[in-house]
Amino acid sequence: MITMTEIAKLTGVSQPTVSRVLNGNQAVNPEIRERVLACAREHNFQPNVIARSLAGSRTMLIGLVFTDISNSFFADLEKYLEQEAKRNGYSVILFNSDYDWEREKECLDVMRRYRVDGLIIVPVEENSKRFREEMKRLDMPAVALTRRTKDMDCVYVDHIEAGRQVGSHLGRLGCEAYVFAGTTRDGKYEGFLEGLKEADPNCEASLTNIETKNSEEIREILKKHFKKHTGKTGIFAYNDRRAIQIHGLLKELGVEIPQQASLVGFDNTYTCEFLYPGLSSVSQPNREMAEKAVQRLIWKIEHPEESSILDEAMKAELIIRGSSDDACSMAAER
Amino acid sequence: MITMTEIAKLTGVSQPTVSRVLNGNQAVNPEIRERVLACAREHNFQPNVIARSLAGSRTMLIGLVFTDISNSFFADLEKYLEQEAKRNGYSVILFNSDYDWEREKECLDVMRRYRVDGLIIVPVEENSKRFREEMKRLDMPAVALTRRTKDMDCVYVDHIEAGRQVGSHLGRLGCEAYVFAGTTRDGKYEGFLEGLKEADPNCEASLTNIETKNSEEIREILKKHFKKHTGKTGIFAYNDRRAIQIHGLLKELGVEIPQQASLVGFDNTYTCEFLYPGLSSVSQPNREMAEKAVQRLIWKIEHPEESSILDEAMKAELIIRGSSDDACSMAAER
DNA sequence: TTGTAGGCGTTATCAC
DNA sequence: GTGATAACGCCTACAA
Repeated sequence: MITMTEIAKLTGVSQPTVSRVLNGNQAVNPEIRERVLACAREHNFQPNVIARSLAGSRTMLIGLVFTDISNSFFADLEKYLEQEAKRNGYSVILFNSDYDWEREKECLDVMRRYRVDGLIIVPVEENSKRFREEMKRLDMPAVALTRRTKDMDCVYVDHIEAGRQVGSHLGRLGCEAYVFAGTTRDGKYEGFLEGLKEADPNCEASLTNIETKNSEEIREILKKHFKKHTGKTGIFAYNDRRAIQIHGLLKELGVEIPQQASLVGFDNTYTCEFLYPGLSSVSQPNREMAEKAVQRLIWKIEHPEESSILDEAMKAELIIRGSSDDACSMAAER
Repeated sequence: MITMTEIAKLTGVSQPTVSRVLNGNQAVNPEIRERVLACAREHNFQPNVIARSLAGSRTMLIGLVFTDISNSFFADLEKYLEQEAKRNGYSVILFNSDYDWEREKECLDVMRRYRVDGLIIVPVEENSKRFREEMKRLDMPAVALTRRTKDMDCVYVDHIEAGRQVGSHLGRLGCEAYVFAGTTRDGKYEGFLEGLKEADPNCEASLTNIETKNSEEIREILKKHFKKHTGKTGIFAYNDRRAIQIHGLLKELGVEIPQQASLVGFDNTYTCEFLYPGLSSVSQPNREMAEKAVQRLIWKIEHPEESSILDEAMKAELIIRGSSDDACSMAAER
């Protein structure tokens, strides 16, 4: 691969002059300019960003640490992150922590080694002391994505608000019981409960939680549940994956959706509209989140004096489909 | 971030000595060794791989060019690629071409700029002349993933063989008609046809192709189809996404799966087992493909003299679930 | 066993 | 306008 020095020799000028031409910084004699450009084109010159990074102080690299990119929600985010980074001249280097704190720490070390200019991370444990300390030690611009953090910039959707929307939606459907599938330590649950209470004050007694991911176990729980409850049950799953799983199990058990069970998921993945009845789900503004995160990060990179902390809570939107809407599913029946 | 030179000053030795200690290459005086290591630990020294790359000739970077990482099949692959790369001390830098040749070319240029040691790519157009020329110009170790290429290493699943499995499976079900949903220019179709013919010699007359991705259009086609055909129809969709879409549409139209329509997808994504009835699908050995690709690439990186061309056709496996198996779905009914 | 010297391909800061 | 020259942080001889 040809270097500036080589181009300099070929065109009979000095290497810094080649640099000036290729970077278009300062004025250069038009003739020389043309000669150099021609030579560069001819040999498909590509600046060595490694050398440039060493000399200058920026690598134009943004580190990305995901918990698990094979989750399509994150994969979708990655795409937008990369797009927005590229639009600003940055490239991304990617790692998966696999929901493992030790691995996440390793990832951060590798980031340091590559001297990335900044970091976008989906933290494994966003509020632990050790994570905060690690970020402080990191000492580079960083944005937490998808999670709310205290001492660092973060861009996320407001899970409480989103959960509330689902709660108030299901609460108004006239259910006799409710099920939440997922971890109750999430804001989704908190908000869900709030929304539910507003719409249906004495809901809490009839609210069941399903923690397990295991199909057999979920099937058993649902089976028992629908033996006991003959009226409508409102079900909120903490992500689409779980919701789809439950969708299938309900079908298998012969439970009518949405008449007997009204189901809502989270993430609004493409499968939602392909299921029958369509799966209601909470849609997160992925593109906007990604763009906001990258823009904020780049701002911090380019303005090291900026010390404010961003806490950007974006609003999710509940998309109602047949799985939780009688009118909707009846329309589809026709 | 502390450098070797700084550690050298702090410990009163020369920088190369620090390098020797930290890289564990040569024998160093144990006392010095300890002093240096202690200092490095204390300051959380992280070697500047940028500088190392400039000095040595390797960047320990593997470039990844995907068509679209938001496709969960690729996202899954990425995860394994990154894992295997990390296991060998490499990191990955990731780009999406978005199925656009021009963008793919841009990605390759960025790769050059970063002087990545090698490249794993899902080519947009693996057999075009311009792609081959581009790869030749690239002049670095590269492996095509998921696609069969002629002049460069490739690791992929044999689509023809996979399609044949599906064809022979559906062909033996005693269908009166068949549908293929997807592009017929794929080996999947070719193999499907072969397998079908073997099992059901006069199938071709009753084989319909659905090219469109549009739900409304597919619904209309299916509606008409099942008005005409009352016996069983075998449907093969070229990926799970399309299969799931059809699954939902069949449900909506009240077509019984698998009695009236036996459905098979491709990729065996997690949704397959969550649907009801479970979706039969072709499972690709993602982890093995990823590992093979990375291992081959690293071999080429470390053995530049190696000039052979790898053509690794891996075998896919048809996973039969309720959507195409009466026994299976009847068992589930119970 | 350890230190010195040169170089990797840039950028940045000087003089000229 | 242009060309020396010194970084950047590390590695690899080579010399002591």
